[in-house]
Amino acid sequence: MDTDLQPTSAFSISDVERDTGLAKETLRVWERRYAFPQPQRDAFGERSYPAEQVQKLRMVKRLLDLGFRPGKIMQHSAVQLQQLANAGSAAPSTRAPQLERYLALCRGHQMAELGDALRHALAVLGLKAFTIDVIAPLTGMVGEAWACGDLAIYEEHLYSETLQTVMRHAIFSLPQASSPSTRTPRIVLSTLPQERHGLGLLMAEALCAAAGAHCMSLGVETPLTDIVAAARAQRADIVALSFSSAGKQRQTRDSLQQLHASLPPDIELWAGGRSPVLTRQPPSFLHVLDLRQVDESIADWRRRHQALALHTH
Amino acid sequence: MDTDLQPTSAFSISDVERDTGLAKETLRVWERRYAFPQPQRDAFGERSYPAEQVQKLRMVKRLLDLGFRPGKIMQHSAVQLQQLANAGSAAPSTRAPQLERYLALCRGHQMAELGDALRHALAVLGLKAFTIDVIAPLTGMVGEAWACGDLAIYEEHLYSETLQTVMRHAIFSLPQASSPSTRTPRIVLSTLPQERHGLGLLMAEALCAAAGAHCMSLGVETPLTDIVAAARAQRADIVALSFSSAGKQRQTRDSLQQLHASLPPDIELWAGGRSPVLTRQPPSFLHVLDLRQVDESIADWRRRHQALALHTH
DNA sequence: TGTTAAGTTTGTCCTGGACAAAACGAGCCT
DNA sequence: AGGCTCGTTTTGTCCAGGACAAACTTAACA
Repeated sequence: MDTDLQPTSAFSISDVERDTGLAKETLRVWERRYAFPQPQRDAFGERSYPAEQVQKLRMVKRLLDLGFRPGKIMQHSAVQLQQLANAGSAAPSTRAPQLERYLALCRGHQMAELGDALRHALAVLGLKAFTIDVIAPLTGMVGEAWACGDLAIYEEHLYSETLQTVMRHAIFSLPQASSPSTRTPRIVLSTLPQERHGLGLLMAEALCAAAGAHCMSLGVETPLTDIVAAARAQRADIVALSFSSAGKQRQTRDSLQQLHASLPPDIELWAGGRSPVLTRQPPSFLHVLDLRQVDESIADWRRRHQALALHTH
Repeated sequence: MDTDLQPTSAFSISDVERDTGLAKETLRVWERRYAFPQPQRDAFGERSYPAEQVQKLRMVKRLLDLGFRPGKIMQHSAVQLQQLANAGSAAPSTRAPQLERYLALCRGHQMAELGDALRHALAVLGLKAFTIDVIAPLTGMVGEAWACGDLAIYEEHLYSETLQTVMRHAIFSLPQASSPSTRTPRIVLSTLPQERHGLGLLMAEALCAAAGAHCMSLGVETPLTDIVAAARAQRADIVALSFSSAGKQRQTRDSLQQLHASLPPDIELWAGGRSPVLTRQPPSFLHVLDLRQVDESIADWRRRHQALALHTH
């Protein structure tokens, strides 16, 4: 009765750019080179992408982020792409059943229940283990499910909102042994201008704050000059950046180089997340961290700087 | 010694698109038509925008959102644009001194103090008055200060982060008289795909939640089909959308029309915020709300539906 | 005074060409 | 074999200039 008109609806090139993150120019040049996507034309000759093609584009994007190249995969069917994506990731059965339960709550839109379950896990595990063993893998699973079309965008949005509530609350209510101004090190967190994903940042903030550092998060997409300005104004000891899979390598490398050059030399540059730049050949000045190492790295920073402070005394 | 190279640094057209929100194609066509901006060319003939031009573009964007037209203002100098912008807004002296104090904390990067001050105000005023009389005008002032170049982007980011912590915490810890599943009405909140500002959404959520509604926020930029899917899956009574100043009118109107057509007829469509679409001639099916009216509108919804429930009994 | 019609402004789309950075792969040296 | 350099191919982004519909403004008219 109320079967909506959406399934057959078509998307403009702007819509597709927004929904997939692929630039208009890229979409056009792909069409020219690979004969995919092949949108229809509307009454006025403008591209009109059917929903299936948009879905396939999402999967292509996902595979590109995983390291595949356009020329190799563009011709494959949606099903084949699906298999490629699955081949790279662990089979559901091998994953923690607890995490599957959370994912099931997402699928069932039971966000209140999900929030409660997560808060329960947080209370049992503590913020550090909760972040590393629950939130990080769960967020990965949600992203994967979304890319496969297993999870609607709005379900991912709901997950993100629920998680933000839990995480921000946890960070805020951390017991603060000493006054905020004496906590060390002072860490400014953000993402580079290209990076819009904020959950990784939130995880990093949680771990840093749990380790007793003084965190100042700038949120996502802070221009380089502003990261530098913030680090200076806040007298930061460390600038920590979060990366998700995507992002042009060249620009990222340049940005890091420029940051390193612009920051006072005594401010360290830390980075975490999934980016080819971090794994391939990270610049020497960059401290690349796994979430698990945050704790230890902060302790190490304190050791180094305590020694220094004693020396100068 | 560490005077950085930024002040004289130049931005690529992609950088400018990201920083100003103006599409690459718009920037190029403006250059062609109005002789502004007039970027230099780098070694390889590509546009290279000096920082001053980017700043002026930000102010132009701001004025466009206020209803000015490109052809009229593009030729003015940055100073003249500044005056135009100031003319439209209240002079600082006429504004509440308390809000000025918060803004001063932003300028001084004293985010911990700002957070404490806001939490204090929240406790004194209650969530409703706090949102309407403090957060809404303060957020407007921060946006204005940013557009004028009075506030750095990172200072706005810090404000946004601090505010999110305060607001999400407040929303989460609202006393819940009845069980979540029996609270009414059920409201799905989001913004249209073009709209990336989330603070307005958070304010709306706060007011709805304070009025005892069951809020499910999808965050920003949810595709239309997903808003519809979410509203159905959540058995929502109301879909509430938040708008900030910007956004193409045409697309907004179309989106609203499409939403109205796709949603089951018993789900109401509410909208709030600053958008020409809402003030000019809102579609008949759209309930346009000021923040102050949220409370009353929800009460009204309850009256209408209580009557209905009695009837059907 | 209010409403319709003609004119102007403005954002977005199009095509097709170009090129540098990244990724790949062949050959060479240790 | 493993690590290195150096051509070759792939790929994303930029450019120019033309076109047009929607939004806005102004003029005409009841």
